[in-house]
Amino acid sequence: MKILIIVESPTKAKTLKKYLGNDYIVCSSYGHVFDLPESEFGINIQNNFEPKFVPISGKQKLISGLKKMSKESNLVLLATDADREGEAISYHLSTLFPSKKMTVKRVILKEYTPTAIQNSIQKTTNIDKNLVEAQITRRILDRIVGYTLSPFLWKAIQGGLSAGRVQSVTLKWLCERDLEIKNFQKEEFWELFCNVKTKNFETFQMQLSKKNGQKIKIKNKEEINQIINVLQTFPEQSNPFPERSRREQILKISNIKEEKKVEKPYPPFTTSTLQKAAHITLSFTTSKTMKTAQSLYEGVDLSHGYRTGLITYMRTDSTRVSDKAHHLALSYIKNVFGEKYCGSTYNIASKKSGIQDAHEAIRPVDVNITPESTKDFLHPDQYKLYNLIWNRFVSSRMSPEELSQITVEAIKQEYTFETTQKRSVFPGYKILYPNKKDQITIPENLKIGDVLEIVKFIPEQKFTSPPPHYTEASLVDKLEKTGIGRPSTYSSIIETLLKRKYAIRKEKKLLPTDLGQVVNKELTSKFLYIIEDKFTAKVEVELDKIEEGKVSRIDFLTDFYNTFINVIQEAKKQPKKSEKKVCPLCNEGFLNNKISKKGKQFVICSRFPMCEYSLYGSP
DNA sequence: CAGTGAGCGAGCTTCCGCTTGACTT
Repeated sequence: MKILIIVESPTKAKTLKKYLGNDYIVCSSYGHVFDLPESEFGINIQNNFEPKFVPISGKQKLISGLKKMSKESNLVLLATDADREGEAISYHLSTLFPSKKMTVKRVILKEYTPTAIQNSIQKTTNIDKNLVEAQITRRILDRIVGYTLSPFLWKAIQGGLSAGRVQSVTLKWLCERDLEIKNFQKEEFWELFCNVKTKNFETFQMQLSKKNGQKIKIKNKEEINQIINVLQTFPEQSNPFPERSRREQILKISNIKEEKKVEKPYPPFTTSTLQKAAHITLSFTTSKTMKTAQSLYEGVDLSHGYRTGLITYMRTDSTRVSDKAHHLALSYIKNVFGEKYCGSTYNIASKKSGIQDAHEAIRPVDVNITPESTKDFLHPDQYKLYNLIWNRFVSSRMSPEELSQITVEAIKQEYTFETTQKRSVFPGYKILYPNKKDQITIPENLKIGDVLEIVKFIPEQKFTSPPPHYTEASLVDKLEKTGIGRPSTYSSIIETLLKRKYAIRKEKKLLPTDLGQVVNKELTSKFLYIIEDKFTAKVEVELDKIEEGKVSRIDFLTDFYNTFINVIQEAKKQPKKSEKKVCPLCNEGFLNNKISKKGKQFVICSRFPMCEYSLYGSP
């Protein structure tokens, strides 16, 4: 009899097959195998929210295949991912196998190296029922929210629209930011620069920073002219150059500060940081990043005749690195750059709260496969992404950059001018990146008390600017910081907003459409309770309690549903007259927001077609 | 008489999170 072992990803199955002997049959579940049915609600609210789980369409074949394989074995090891979703997948898989005929056990694989696999496979456990409960609870809640709110939109606006715990909050962010930008009142302010010259005729630029030791704000042209005026006149007796004209001016150096600073390297990539970096530096969309990363993960033929996986798993929220990979990176750095460039030998991973840590960080599988060596075998996009991942990982194991920061202050009367220069003393990890050039150079050997001749004042008019529109990068950042969505869904959240035509991509920006605005208005006016950032955060707290066995699924869902049903019933009520605008034509109907076939907003009387009042444009 | 178009009614749409490859453009 053989041992059947099931993982989620076929690539992992391939790796396992390589390291495990012939006693094992390795299969892959390709993610979830059971789910709520798509075409019906699938939850019996009256009967304790009993969910109806059915095989996912298209996976019947896979399921019968797994059953068939299990007939050759008396032990099944469920090695799905070590998180909430993975535990639920294991639970559903376990229901496929008759417990009387075989033993079904749970196994946790966090690293896909031969020794780690051998060690983990010995430590079998049972399925963690609480984790499964938490997953099922989340699934039920998302179904209730999504399949209740969406029909509201069909009725109010048009068919086929959708709403949900994640997508609707994301849409709200886009709309709020857009409104903030449209309503932004820019404010004028001025900055005063000053070109100065030393005794040795070295020139550099300083900026006015303080008046009487307080940070200075200059509002308009009158103020700045007044300041320049004051700076250009001074009492006759204090003029150090009485032989020169009154127009020649000086600043006196009052302070020189030198600080040592270090800049630590960034941790290796997670899904969100990879998506952000690839979007900013390579202009990849999140979905292009994920597709390309997937191809690097599945492997490329580097002319060996077989495929080599180049990177670890690309859907992760962890910056953890296996000890082996950590030490291999250190010896690579030592060989190529020298010992001084090696970072801490201790393998530290910052542990943020709320991460599920089922996978390592995204890193090259083998640090010795340099981007250069792969270039001829990769598509240009694959090469660019692999290069990014490789550099980020190797630099994360390197020593920090050491900088010296020099700040020079010079005064005239009550005004202080300032300039700062950062100089790299030791590049550390920055040796892997093109170093930013120092923009400002201050002459050497300046001393407190030195006199600087003012060559020219340069006043600059500036305006405060509104916050920028969301890009894919900043939206993913916001999703991660708010704890909404998971690494496997960041990309599809954006795709959903685009597919529903709630948003469009313009240059790198994500802009809400008219339809998106109308949908958002409808949702926030009726279901703000669900569409708040706080909602998911509250749900996560309760799901954690379920994972710890402190709260039951039914208790939580009952609590949630009692609030939810109130919100729904409130939304179903006819709007009060005071809340709705009465139709100016017939004086009977109310005005409703609608969307035309061309996607434009218009207002129409609720008594249409009896009353034909309509008005294009947003009200 | 055949073709057109207005009007009507029935049936459908949808969630989040885990995985790829088989499709079409």
